[in-house]
Amino acid sequence: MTLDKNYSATAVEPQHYAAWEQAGLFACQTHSPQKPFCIMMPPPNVTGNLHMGHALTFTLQDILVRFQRMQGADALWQPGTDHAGIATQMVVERQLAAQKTDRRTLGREKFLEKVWAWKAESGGNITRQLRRLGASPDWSRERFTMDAGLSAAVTKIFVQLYREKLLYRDKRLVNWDPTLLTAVSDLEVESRDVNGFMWHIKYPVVKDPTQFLCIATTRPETMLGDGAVAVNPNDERYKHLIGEYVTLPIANRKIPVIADEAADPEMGSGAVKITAAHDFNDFAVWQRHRDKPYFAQQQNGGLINLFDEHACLNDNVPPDYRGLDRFVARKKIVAELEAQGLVDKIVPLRHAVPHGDRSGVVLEPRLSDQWYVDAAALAAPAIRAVEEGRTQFVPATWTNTYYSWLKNIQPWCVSRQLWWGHQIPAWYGPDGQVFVAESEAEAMAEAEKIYGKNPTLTRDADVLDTWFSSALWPFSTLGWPDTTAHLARYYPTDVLVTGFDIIFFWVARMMMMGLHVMGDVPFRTVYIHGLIRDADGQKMSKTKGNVIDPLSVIDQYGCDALRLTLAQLCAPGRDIRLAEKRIEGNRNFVTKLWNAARFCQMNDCVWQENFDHRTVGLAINQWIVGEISQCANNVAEQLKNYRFDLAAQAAYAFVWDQFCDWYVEFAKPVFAGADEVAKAETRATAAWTMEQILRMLQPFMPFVTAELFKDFGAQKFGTLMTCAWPDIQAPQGGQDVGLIIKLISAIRTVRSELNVPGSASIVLLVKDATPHQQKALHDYASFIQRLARVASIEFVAASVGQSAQDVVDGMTLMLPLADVIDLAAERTRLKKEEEKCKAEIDKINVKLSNSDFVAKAPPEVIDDHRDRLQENQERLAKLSAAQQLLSA
RNA sequence: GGGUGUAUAGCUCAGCGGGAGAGCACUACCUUGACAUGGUAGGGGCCACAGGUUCAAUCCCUGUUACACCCA
Repeated sequence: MTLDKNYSATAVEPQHYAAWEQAGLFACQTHSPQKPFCIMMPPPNVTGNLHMGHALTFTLQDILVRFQRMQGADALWQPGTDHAGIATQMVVERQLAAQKTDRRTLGREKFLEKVWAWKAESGGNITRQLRRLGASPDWSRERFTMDAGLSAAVTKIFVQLYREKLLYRDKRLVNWDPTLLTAVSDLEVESRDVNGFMWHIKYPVVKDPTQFLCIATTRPETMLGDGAVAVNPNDERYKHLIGEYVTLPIANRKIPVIADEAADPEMGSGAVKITAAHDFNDFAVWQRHRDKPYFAQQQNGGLINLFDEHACLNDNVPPDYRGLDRFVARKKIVAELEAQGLVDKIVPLRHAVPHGDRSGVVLEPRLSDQWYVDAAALAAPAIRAVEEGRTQFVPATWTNTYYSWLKNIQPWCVSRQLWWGHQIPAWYGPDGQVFVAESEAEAMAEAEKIYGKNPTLTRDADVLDTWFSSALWPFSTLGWPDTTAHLARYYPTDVLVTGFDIIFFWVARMMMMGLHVMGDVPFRTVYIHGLIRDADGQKMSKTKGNVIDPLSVIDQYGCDALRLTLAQLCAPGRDIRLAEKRIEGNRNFVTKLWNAARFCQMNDCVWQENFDHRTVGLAINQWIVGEISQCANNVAEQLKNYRFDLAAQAAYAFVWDQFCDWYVEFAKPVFAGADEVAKAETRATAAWTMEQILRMLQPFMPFVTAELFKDFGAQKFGTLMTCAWPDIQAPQGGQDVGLIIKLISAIRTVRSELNVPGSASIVLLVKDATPHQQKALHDYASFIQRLARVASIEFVAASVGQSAQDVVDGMTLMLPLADVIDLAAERTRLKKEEEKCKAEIDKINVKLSNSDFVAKAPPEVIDDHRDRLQENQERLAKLSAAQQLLSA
């Protein structure tokens, strides 16, 4: 049955995908003798939906995996999803809010049931959507970060790190999200520039209240928690006040003036209030001075917490302020200070303010007990591994980003005041002593040594940062802590594909954990791709309304068009501007390929049992075999270098510009001719080439290639996915096809520029052809006649008048067009050609007449220039002769 | 403030120490038995700017400008 005129992606794609999955083609072959190849899929949020960024990253991974399979590797693409603590909990809490309830009313257990229910309901979405993308991971090995096995790994490593003193509980300032009511890590803080003010506030000096020390702050509401005012020890303006006291307005407390380098004389007034419980810098100052008497005698040693968990003022402030929201309090404070005449000035200021990346609210530094990982200790081996090249970044420029973060790393706060996640395996005795253990029973055993029989233990209510569990992903998914065959075979994995936005969050942490727990890097290569943007370079976001939904693109243009587009645009170190036009263009490419196949099919090009591409005799067949051979090697090479753009481009260009534009056109006269031997060989070659094309395109466009493979290889090779990558030994011959293509193009140009109607069949006269060229023109006469619409070809010794002329490889081509020729147009055309030629000659002459060039340039470069000069001079002579003839 | 990257055709981008490329857009012509989601031909570029290295610079180096991103 002949193919339809157009390919119907929507009808075809689901069938193939189901067939692949059912046949188990995605599964790794752990016990095969093949070389293993492993990619860890960055686990998407279990309740998430596929967006264009996913489409990009998973397409690239799928291309690599499919390519590696064809290269004979046993590929494991390990899939799974992430429980995404905060994000998922927020979704469920919103649902509860809609039902006029909340998690605290429900209780932890009931709430977690709700979250699991939501996971069950929506959790399949993302993996279903990945299937629509054609992704081919080993679904039988799908994992979820909260699976029993992975959870056990989390617990085990938590305990291990604790015992190694690489994980500890500490009271420090954390970034507190007052709406989500949890601590977040430094990485989850997004600093945003906002318009604010610098308030300059006068604190009266105690020993002389007519004098004031003026401090500057962007957060006046925190002044109620001041424990001191710091000035720079070298600041002449304030030296006399060091050691004195000022009165804290409103609170009416005496606080000391201290000297500390942290006070920058250039910033604000040069005097800075020290609010140790509410500012990271101030906390550091406090730590330096905490033992001094002037702090010790302060309220709570100078460490005064003002806020409750919602960032409303607590009982440590004057009664009027208690319970107020921080921003309400700010206004009230400023108003009261103004009333007292203590505001020196208010300067508008644009400054960076920390916001929660999930909630978007202003975060508050908050003093609390949290669990920390000693990231600095784990970072050292992670830095070394990259320095020693055991893991390489592609493009290499990301190495610096990785280093810069790891070398300045702070303790990693891993506890979250959430319910959804891995609950921290720590239990507290009646006196608060902590027991970290893999189970309650173990903790109890420990506790009994201290308290005697059956003490009351309370488990830590907090859960771990989601990234703690994702950091273990490369080995926890392979079965760790058990010593599995998978772990032995696939760890370290080969390549991690991800975006740069996640180098800190995930890549670096996987490196730290992998090296510490497994003793080796988690991956040999980290390939970093760009971000997807819209056609104008804007980040895609729901609020901007410029998102392109990959699924609707797939519906509209087919999955293959989307995948090819993403690959084509994926140049190293660059973000991707995705325009729908581009996808449309690649849909057209799919149609083109489809119709090339249709042409083959209509001309009975089917696979031949005895066909041997190495021994084809016809020049066009030798030529196309050589071309596809070169192209397939090139595509493979580019893919090995992660040049998805060049690989896709090369394959695209071959199919369209070589196979469709020339080979198919060459085949037409053969099929129309009477030479049955040539016909048979060309049919077989066309069918074989189609099959090679399908193999080469399979990683990029798995669906349309699979569909076409039904007609071009399935009978012999079964499934395209499991075929080998084209490894083609090219036959000798076919070199003259290049000359013929040039010749045909030249004739077409002349015809077009002189407005010779397509219907006009003309005679081609050729002068100065070498014997070899004559033979080639003779051999290829049928192609030239058909493709250039030439009635006949004659070799002549002298030029003829009334003809359009051009020069190709030293031959003068003449088209006697006495009846149709536009002499003026031809004169203009020749003139233009002549000018181009002259310009070229001039350029080359400038170089060749430079004695330094001749003396110092490599001989082959000089020869090349001389050859080009001669060619152009000959061409110029012939073009000039043609013009004279025309004027004669 | 520190860092990284980018600047090539109208647009989006490759490229490279020695002849400026692709896709899209544009212009003209063409329904020729694979494909109009197509064919043929064509126009269009001080390769951001200023220096330097070199026989030779779009490419390497330095600086400037503009833009983007990351960190503080």
